[in-house]
Amino acid sequence: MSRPTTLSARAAQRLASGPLDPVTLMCDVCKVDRLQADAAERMAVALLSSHPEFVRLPSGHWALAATPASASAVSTGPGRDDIGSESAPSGSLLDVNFAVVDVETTGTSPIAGDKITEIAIAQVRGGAVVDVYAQLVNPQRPIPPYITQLTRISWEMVRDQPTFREIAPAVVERLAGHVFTAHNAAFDWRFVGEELDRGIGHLLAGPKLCTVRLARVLLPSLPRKSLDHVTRYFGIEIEARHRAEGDAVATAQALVRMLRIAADEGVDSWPALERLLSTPTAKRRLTASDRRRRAFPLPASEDYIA
DNA sequence: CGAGCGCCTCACTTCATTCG
DNA sequence: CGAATGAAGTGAGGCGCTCG
Repeated sequence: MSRPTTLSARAAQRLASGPLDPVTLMCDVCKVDRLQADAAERMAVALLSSHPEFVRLPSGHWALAATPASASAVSTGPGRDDIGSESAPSGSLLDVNFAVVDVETTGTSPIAGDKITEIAIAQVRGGAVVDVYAQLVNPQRPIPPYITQLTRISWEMVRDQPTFREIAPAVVERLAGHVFTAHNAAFDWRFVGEELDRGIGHLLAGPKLCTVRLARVLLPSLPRKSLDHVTRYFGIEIEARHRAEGDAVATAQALVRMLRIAADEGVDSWPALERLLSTPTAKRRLTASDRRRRAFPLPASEDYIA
């Protein structure tokens, strides 16, 4: 039996015999004698929460997921509520609820203190945009001039607007039961997740869809996958570029078009879409082993007699 | 048994791309 | 411009096989 060589594989092996508390688990995984509880908690979340094979139990212990679907309801914070879709969507893609999110911010790093200045959520269902929510947000900090130049959002515009904490319930309501979708989803996810956690103690959870990744798989001929290029490819006009509502609606329309392309290729359910997105993109180049195999190919298996 | 070789996996690095 | 992320390249090391 081979030894697991990655930290997550080591965690999986340890959890095979049953659930463990974060301190015990992370001490074993990291091969250290002791860890502070909060440090172990953060390490476990960082290491395991993105892997569907792990779940965090209400008791705070970590365990192996019974099924892949159950992992999407994983709770990643102690004693806090999760939002987002409660489980992996099933059935036809037409029945899946997508919440296409776009945020404008004061910078690029929520950890460094950058905040949301505007958020828009376009809800998509049945191949159509069914609702759009847009709200300017008081970031409670100055907006750098180059950001105002880019987004045309000034301090005067947001000064009298609600803070994110005040609009958080409305955001939660619109994200619940939906697949969090965005162009370069990790960016918007980070900001919304950080603001919800900081504001009302909610942790963002559930399925997530990145339309950049979708474009990489479905539109390999497109030289760049920026929102400008993708929307231009589909002939979608962005009413107000670099404003949350304009970008969210345009992204939602691009999503609908890409879902149709996916459907034409036989991708008609959320699990099928996840499988499609897990396949290597066309741009993937050959590994060293691949190159060697190409240089000295084996005969096709049908023709090869040992 | 040990050297040599080829194959494979994994960790790390580099680069491209996205966002504001 | 900077931050973050993912894809791809690279090299080290493990493993199994063959042969002397």
